[in-house]
Amino acid sequence: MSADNKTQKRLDDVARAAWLYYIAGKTQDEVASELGVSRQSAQRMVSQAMSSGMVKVRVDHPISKCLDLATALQDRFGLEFCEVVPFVADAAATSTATSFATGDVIESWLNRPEPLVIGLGTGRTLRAAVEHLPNVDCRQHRIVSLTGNIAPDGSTAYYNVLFTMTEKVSAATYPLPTPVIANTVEEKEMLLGQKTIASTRNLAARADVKFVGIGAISDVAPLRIDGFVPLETIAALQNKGAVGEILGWTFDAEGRLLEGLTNDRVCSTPLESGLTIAAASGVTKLPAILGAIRGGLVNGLVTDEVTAKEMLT
Amino acid sequence: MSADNKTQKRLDDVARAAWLYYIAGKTQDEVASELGVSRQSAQRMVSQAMSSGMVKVRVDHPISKCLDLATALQDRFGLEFCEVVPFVADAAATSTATSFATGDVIESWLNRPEPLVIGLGTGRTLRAAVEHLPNVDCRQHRIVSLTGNIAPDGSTAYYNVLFTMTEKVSAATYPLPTPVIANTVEEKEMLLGQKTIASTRNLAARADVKFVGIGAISDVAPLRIDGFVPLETIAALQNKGAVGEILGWTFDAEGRLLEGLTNDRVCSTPLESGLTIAAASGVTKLPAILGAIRGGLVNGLVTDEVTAKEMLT
DNA sequence: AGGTCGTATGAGTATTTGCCCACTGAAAGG
DNA sequence: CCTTTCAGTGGGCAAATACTCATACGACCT
Repeated sequence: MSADNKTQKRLDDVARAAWLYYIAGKTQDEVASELGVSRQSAQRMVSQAMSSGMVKVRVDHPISKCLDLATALQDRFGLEFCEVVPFVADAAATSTATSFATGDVIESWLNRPEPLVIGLGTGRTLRAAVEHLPNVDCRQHRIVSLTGNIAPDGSTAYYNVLFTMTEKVSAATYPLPTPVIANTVEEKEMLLGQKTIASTRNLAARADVKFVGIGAISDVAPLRIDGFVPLETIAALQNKGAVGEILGWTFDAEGRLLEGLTNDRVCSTPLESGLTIAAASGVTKLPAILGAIRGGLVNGLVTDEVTAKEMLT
Repeated sequence: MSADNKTQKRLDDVARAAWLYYIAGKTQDEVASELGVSRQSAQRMVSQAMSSGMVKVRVDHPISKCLDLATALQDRFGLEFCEVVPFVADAAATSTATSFATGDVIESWLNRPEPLVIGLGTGRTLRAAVEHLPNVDCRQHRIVSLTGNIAPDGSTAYYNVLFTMTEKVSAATYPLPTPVIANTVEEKEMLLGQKTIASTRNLAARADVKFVGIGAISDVAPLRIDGFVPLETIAALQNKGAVGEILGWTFDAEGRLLEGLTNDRVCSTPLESGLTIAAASGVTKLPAILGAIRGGLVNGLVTDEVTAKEMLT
């Protein structure tokens, strides 16, 4: 109670400081004296507000080059949705930028008044996107995980995006309590036969929009790093032409799902239908992105300027 | 054509600069080298992006709306001070919250190091505000009652805020040993002619800041409930257009003090000058609040979110 | 062509901000 | 009750940013 009040008061002050600084345009000195604290504390509050995602900054001017690229990609690949973020010198920043843009896209969907079913995949880009979401009240929607949330070691997968989402957004969420890839086909069948799991997957199949990441297939693929598949399987996949992976589903350069290997054991939602928006940046993911689009696995894309350019050549 | 292209290019660069700076979190130095311009130019671009409204910042917290409302009220009504409290749960809780906020404002004045004369009115909101004050040592200030402390039955008025204040704060306090409204004009003249009363009223007139409540004029007005005026006088006041009351001074929707009735017998400090902060919440007080502000009776306000919104419509 | 005006640019400077460190006061634990 | 610990605070300093001013470039007019 007292602790809650205190935390609440603290948050109020943080928001107040952020408002005075960012909206009213006061200096931190002025903010400090208005709030009756030292300038250092004001600085801390402002930076806390920023890092906690309470402050959202948006540049509201489409850079024509990026717009052109986005349109070109839509035309060339028949995408229903495409957004290209400006190029930033280093790869890490570009990835962050893509996340922010993806976050904005997700937010715009959350702000729609009509009730929607929103599907969420996993991946670092997506996770960062969701982390930067503001707190949104959107009880009209249902948010469903498109893939399992159990890590190979049995723990709840850290980067499962749905839980991060739950912290930010007041909507009903539906996790999928399965591994991403079951150990055997039988295990998969058994899991998918369970009522709650089946109904969650049904819901996911009906999603109005799905957000997914795209992973490359390589020695440093997230799928391997996070322990979902061993190194030799990666090699086997590569031998069969695998270039990328979405929700655990591996596919080749033409976007054909590979049969006879891990895909038989993947517990995730199928990819066939509806608006599926992929967030992926970086030229290392190029073959994966191209494959996913060619095969119709995704029909929406958020990427960066450099990758977009490469895609068009 | 060429000019258009150039403007477009310029805007693109500005957007890109803003994007790199605000979203990607680069320094202006990095932005400059990435765009191949000087640091100063980068700074200009960023600031242009901001001032042209290309960059939108928003603080995602309930308090943000309240601060927006507060500045809107200040602008619209020319207030020198305004604070808006977030709406919480129900009307009663909101009223409490307003009291707390008023308490905070009073406290911030008490904490000032320079010696001040602080005027205090009466009212339930103000009383609750003072009750929640912590113990403060502020011998540098003088706290003076703006209105009489004698109830109609001759006892010391229970809700006179000054005495509550005295228990909390170690400062010199100056009560006004008169009724709020004298029985006759002659009685008032007699009382105000007394030396100590006159000097206290002089002190009150010089107050650096005054805190007052605003009462509505109705059958359930505090002024009547507490026995200061009988029901038929309330009716008479309403007939003459009275909508509210501050320190016993009744006024109409334009904030004009009503002549010929109770105001001739009010012993309180006149309202004409200095910073006068009113604490008032609840839509039932809306006409009273608006009148008081329009007539310049108060130039500061602490209110709640709902009332503030109504005031702006 | 030459002059003039307006705007953009770069240098220098004042202000603001971010971060490190030592300190305080309150809560937790012995 | 005393000690320990730790989050929060303020001072100080270096980096980053905003602002001012003199200059340069170019468009437009004479």
